[in-house]
Amino acid sequence: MLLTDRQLLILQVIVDDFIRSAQPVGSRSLSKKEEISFSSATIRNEMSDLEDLGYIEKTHTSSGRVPSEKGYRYYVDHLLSPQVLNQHDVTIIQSIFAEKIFEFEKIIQRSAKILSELTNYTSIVLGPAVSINKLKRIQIIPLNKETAVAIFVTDTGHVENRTFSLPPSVDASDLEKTVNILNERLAGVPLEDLNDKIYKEVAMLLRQHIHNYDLMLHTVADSLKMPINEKLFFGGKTNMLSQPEFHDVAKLRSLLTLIDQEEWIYNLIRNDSAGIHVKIGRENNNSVMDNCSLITATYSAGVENLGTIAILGPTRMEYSRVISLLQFLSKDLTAVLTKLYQNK
Amino acid sequence: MLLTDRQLLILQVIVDDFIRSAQPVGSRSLSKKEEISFSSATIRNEMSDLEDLGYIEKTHTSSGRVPSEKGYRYYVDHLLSPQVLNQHDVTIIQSIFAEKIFEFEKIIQRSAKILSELTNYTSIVLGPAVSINKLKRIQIIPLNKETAVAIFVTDTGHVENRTFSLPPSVDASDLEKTVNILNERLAGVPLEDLNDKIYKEVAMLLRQHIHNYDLMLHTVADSLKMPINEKLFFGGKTNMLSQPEFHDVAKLRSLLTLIDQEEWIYNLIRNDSAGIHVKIGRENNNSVMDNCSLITATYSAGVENLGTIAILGPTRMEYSRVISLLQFLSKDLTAVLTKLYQNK
DNA sequence: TGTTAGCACTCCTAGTTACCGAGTGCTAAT
DNA sequence: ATTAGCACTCGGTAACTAGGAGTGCTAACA
Repeated sequence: MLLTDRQLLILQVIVDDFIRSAQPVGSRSLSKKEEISFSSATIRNEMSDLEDLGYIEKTHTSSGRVPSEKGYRYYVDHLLSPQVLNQHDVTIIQSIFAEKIFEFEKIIQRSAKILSELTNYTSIVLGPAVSINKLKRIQIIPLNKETAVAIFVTDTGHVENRTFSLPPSVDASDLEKTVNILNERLAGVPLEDLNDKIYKEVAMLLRQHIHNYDLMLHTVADSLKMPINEKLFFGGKTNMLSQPEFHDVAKLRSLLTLIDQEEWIYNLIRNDSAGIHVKIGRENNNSVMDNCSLITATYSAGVENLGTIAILGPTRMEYSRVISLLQFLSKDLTAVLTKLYQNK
Repeated sequence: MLLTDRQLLILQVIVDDFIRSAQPVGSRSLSKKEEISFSSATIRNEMSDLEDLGYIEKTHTSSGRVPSEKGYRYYVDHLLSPQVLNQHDVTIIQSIFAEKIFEFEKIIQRSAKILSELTNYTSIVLGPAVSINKLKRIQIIPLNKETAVAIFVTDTGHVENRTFSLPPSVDASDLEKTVNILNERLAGVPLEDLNDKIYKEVAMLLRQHIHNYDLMLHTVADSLKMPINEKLFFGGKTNMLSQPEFHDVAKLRSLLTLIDQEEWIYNLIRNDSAGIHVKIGRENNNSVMDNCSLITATYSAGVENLGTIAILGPTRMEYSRVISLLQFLSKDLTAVLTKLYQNK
């Protein structure tokens, strides 16, 4: 069943007003709005219909109306007018990229911070996937007789390191030979494929040159097993405290506890498909998130999807503004990254 | 003016009871305790005296008594019976060190987590000072024509890295020579002294061997300027939410916001002197912390003070237990670190 | 002189009542 | 189809009322 233009208008104004005020919207206060030219009685009739259709709800028998999840969904899908960012926001976002960029993590971290400051919601940024970066160089540096640290540098300048036990029989020249072989064979290989390649291609070579090669091999390969997890960055974790829907300490507690579970957040925002996604309330499949919406956007380098930026707020969220901000930031991040990765 | 034994007993029982129940303590409920053998009237008289002396307070005219900051202070300084940790706590703390230790950061992180779980307060751990670690090896790895990444490995296996712009005139052999000279001259030098040493001892050598040595020099030295800050680790940031004194969202907000300001926390817990320190309420010099106490302990390697572990909770904190836990953990951390650093 | 029983008084808390106002649904008039 | 009018609902606030836990003081007691 299709909504009439007037119903659309009323739904839009209700959502807008409730997003602004956090108060249930009544027919009389609606009728006073500029954009509305009909009486409160008419509005009451329309609201009654909208309620029957499930787009709005009452908090109690004689209260004003509040958007339902279905209402928000419709609002996001059909009523959102693409908003142009004001110059102030644009300037602030661009300030993220002002300095010369060497460490991409810094950029990501700053993005999270600024995003949360601009929106007053909680921002979550999933750092670029390191595991698809290609190996530039391996170094193994012995610390003492028993331990050494292996250092992996990617073509993007990211550095991973692992400390491991040296097999007792290995001497300095063995190490050097191993490192040479590894560099020769593994340069340009994505980190996620290293383990595979080591066993398939490097093992044989090592056997020819190194005494006790298998211990060495396993040790190095093992040190790579530890997953190279993308890092999560947060901004404004405490912003939720200023949202009236979280004045209840119990709710607050469960939400903040959830946010602290990185694994869960990781699965939540790790989006398969590119672009902007809006998940409203129960669409997040967790009762703690019932009053929350999550908006995610992806950023990439060239065609390769690299990471996600997300905003977590109450369902009563400024969807239009947040979407614009995410779109803009995602575009900028992609531009910077594409340039960075092209440079190799 | 000295307190009588009976006053001490009463003060102690009041603090103990209030720490447990968070409710003002009345004379009648006190008189029912085992350890107390005199009537409620007597207790009322004594309490009145204790109040005059400033050790306890009323929340309103006819309420029970609550310890004042002065009361807590006296309790901590004189009435605390050194508590023996139960086996359960000991086991859990020791589990931190169960795995083989390569990355000390992991240990620190786990310590923070477990400490907050054992206490239900917020734990803060200041990671070991990296800047006093000695340089084991420098590596410089060019990423492309314009940029390279410098990697600094310490004798403890810690890895720092900095990306920087390559001066246009530098070629591969220059880089190699530079790295060799740096390693030759700087191995064993604490990170915090590197910058100094580079200008004092390495500059001249570089001049002899490298074309355009000064650009190279400045670039490498600059990349070291970025301060190597000790990292802060937190555990149980949300534990405050379950404390009844923070059922007020406004207070909660200001406290959590404060906790998120790393710079401030850094100064708060960065203790000059070794050992356990207890700061109660206003002793922390911040109105947001008026209802909070902070207990800090230091850990070290050999004689060298390395870092701090701290517990932040309400003034109504289980001082005895927390102090025991911190003492125990601090001792263990010190033992592990001392061994680790001895090993070179 | 130190201790205790007794008692009047204070003040918080929880429950009750009353009332106001914003809002609704329905009906009848336009 | 729209709107004015009206009765009704219900949440929120304020005012009031016990009940109870606690205090301070006084007077009796060991």
